[in-house]
Amino acid sequence: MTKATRQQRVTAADVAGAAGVSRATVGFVLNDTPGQTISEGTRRRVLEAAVRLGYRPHTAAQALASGRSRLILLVLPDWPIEYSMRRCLDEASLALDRRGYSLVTYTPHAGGRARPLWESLSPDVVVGFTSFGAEDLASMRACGVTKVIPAAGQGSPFWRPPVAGAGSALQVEHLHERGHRRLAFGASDDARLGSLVQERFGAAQACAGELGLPELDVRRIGRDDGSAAAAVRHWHEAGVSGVVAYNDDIAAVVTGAAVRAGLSVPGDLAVIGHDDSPLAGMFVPSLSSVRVDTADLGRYLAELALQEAEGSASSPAQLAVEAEVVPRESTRSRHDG
Amino acid sequence: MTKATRQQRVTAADVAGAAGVSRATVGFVLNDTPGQTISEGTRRRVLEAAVRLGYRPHTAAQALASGRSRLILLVLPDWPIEYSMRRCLDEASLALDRRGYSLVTYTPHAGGRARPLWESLSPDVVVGFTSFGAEDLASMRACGVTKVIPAAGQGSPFWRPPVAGAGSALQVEHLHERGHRRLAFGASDDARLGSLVQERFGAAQACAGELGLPELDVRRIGRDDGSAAAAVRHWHEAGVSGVVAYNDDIAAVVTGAAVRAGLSVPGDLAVIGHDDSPLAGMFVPSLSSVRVDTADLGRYLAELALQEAEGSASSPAQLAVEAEVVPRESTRSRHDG
DNA sequence: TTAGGCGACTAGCGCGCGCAAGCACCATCT
DNA sequence: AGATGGTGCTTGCGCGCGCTAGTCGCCTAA
Repeated sequence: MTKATRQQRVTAADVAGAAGVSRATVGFVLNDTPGQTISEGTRRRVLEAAVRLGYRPHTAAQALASGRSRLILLVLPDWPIEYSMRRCLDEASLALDRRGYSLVTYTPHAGGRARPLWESLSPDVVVGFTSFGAEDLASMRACGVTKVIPAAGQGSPFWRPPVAGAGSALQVEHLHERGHRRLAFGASDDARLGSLVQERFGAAQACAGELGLPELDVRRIGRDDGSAAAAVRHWHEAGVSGVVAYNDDIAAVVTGAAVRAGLSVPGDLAVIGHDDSPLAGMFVPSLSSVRVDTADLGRYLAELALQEAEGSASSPAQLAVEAEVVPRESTRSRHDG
Repeated sequence: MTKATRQQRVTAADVAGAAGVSRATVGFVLNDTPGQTISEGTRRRVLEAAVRLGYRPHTAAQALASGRSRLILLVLPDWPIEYSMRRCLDEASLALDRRGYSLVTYTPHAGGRARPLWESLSPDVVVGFTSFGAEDLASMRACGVTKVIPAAGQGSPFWRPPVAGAGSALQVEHLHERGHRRLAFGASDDARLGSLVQERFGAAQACAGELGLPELDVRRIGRDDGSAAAAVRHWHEAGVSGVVAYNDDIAAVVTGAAVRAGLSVPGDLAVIGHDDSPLAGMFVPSLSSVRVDTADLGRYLAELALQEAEGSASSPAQLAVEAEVVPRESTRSRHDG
């Protein structure tokens, strides 16, 4: 039983043997190592042998030798953003893959005491949607992860304008176009969302200011605590006719409360959500919303991570977020189709 | 500049130096290597030094030397199951972590041509929620992944009873209790869900049979193609008074169509969903649903993966799925509170 | 003719760790 | 006294790969 038969894994040495060259040459060819000149004939023989044997470099060995795992760990928040982020993650994976990196997503559980994934993966870069706590940062440092986004003490790049606020201005404009002048903002009561809610509210407020509208009346809306009913009553009495919701969930809760209170949506109160989740189309009345093209965000994310990973001259990646209103029943005016 | 100062990473050699023992001893102590006897004093010195220096084993080196990455890759389908699976994943992570494994989740994109994650992670086991295609299996074999669940040619263990159908029987029972005799099943038109829909429908059908009810009238429901309106009309004419929906989304679409058709829910048509998603509570009328405790499923999953990883005698892990009806407005009867 | 340069490759070290083999030491048995 | 067997450790190989420091032959210029 020869060595080649006994072991199952095809190594670079096997390829070298098959191509009649040394192991180093195989490495040079497959990695296109700069500063190494390889004759066309040899290169072809090596590539052909690699394909024929089905050679796959052993990632652990590569990581050990090179000191880089070519892994990017994306830490997602523990609230469900999955749906709206799907495109974003796909796009980011693709962009990273083209540069030889893989994206791994990770959703730590608040109470869960499992070892964080960066300890078992040794990613080159850890990217967080939210800022990291001191404990997490210490844990990363301890296991050799030095490249972190956002860096210690910095805010997440995803919650800064225009990323976070792009769609909120559209919500306000949309209601303004439909003739609504007194607007309110339905915020989430989820503490974990603090900054994102703030960002969206800020953008909406700013837009209202530009349009010459009065300040938005903000209320925090919980899921089943009656806060929505109270807010709706309050708004109705205050003459508010249009509600900008932080997201589609809040829009649904507000709309539901209004309907239960005997108000007509959009007749007495128009409501617009954010993210264009499936819920928006299913609700009765269907909810107007804002669709954000998160593919851009994905590419931006990848660019950011790559800059960190390769330490390249940081041309501050530009991000153009495309967003558009998806009008539905909840903001329909009388003269609409 | 000493060596210890120059390099940032703390290695087992550093710990050995600090504890005054050889590197091998450090390994034996930290791994509790069976067949090695270490004196209590030495063991304490090593552990103390490891903690003091903040030693973390280099996972790539461990993987290379041991031939095992201690990584379990869970391949999720590309439809949004995130919400209902969150608990499941948490529980699975925890259970695996206790045994020294890490769970990585991966959602391949249908069109995306990024390198699959098993190639860059070399996981010990790949677990799929759905069966794998021949291409995927070949790719896994090529990069040394031999342990796959479900194995080639086998169906997923998650879509078999009682996992998949546990809640569906409860839906039928619930409607039966409320006096409904002619029931229908609202299936999803998403082809990717084929088997799961089948499983749930089968369980519902079986339960109906046991209760002496006629066969369920199945209709596929799309999201905005009018199929829901058609189904509702058809059901109403056929005298159906209760609808078992594949999940809460379908329940919402059916309920919405009924309301728009001027029917009263639950007066003219009672509807019950499945999964108890947030949507169920927000909808108007709120949707009765079935909450499944996916934590059990998570532990089962972990057990399955561990058996595969360690090749232990496979005592076929038992799975008890706990499910309960969450009654809401969409199935409320007159005499209910 | 010979030094020198260059293209095309190879030898081999080191990454950090698991683990087999070996070795010194001491207590017990013959 | 020497043989035996265990305890408690060390030496050192090998995992597969990246990459530095060469080697070797050939071609050109002095």
